Amino acid sequence: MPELLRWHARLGGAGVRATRKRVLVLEALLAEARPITARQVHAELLQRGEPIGLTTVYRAMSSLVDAGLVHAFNQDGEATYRVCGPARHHHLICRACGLVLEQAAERRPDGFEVEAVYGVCAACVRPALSEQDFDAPRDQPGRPRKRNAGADERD
Amino acid sequence: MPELLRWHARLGGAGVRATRKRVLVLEALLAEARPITARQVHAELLQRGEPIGLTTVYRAMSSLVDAGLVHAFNQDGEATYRVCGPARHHHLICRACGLVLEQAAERRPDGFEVEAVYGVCAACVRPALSEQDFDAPRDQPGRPRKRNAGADERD
DNA sequence: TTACAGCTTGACAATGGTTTTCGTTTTCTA
DNA sequence: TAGAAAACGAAAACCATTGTCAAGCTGTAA
Repeated sequence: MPELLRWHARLGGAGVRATRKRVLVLEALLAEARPITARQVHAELLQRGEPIGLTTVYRAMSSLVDAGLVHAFNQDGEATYRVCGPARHHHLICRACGLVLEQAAERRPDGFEVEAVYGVCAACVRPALSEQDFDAPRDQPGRPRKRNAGADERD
Repeated sequence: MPELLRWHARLGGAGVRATRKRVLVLEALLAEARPITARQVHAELLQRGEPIGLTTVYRAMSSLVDAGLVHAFNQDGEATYRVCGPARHHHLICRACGLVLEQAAERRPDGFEVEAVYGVCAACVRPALSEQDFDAPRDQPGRPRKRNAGADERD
């Protein structure tokens, strides 16, 4: 598995020990195209028969983020994580479908240095439009979470 | 106070009763240029001698957001709120100083409809640069919150 | 291999922002 | 006013995340 080895090297290069648990967490993240939560990673590893504590998952995430191998996002107040490349970049995050696109680093003409752009991707814009016709304000990315929301409620 | 009356009208227009408490919350938000938390609003109203429950502040925020008078953001996992105009727009939010800029609605060439842009404003970029020289990845906006952080730690 | 220091792990408790519950109060409409 | 519906507040519940601490693991010098 050469890819995992490469990640291993990146871990070491960032001064983070490539322990078994951290590699497991990394594997779980690599298996997902979209950002997932610490709890999801935890559940997935348990399901795979890999015993790991939720605390450990959170700590592994923290190390991976510090090492620059993983980016953390915030969806409905819950942190989600996704592996990402070493080049300087920022993300476009679709609030509707969770899609994340990496974009080359960007500084706007006004000097604002972009780190993350939240919004609705092209594929999701159309249905949303027909629903409320571009007028009523939509939910903000930082909208307080809905605790009782089902698996993944869509507004 | 004609301004407050205008907000009153916007409330009514959105089908939200302009109750005394909601207007108090709105006033508190109007007094702040930057987004503030529900707890801050609560504390400020109590200090002004206006008895109000924290629950009520949260509920008022929710109504105001639904009515489109207020936008909600997420800073370090805590929801912050800010009044905003009726025109379609999105926000530039500086992760470092909390500054929020309203920008005209924007749809990128790739069809992505922008709702919020997190990053570092021009004024904050320079000091950050001298510190870590543009290489190491910085914190993401959605970075899991630090619960024990002081008033407002900056990394 | 052994010893040891330091890092990592996991169970559990604590934290703190937000939501729910439920009884009371206020507001709106007739 | 009266009655209905919405709003309110205190307290409890919820839940993602972090802190604590003892036990296990890893790297390294001897």
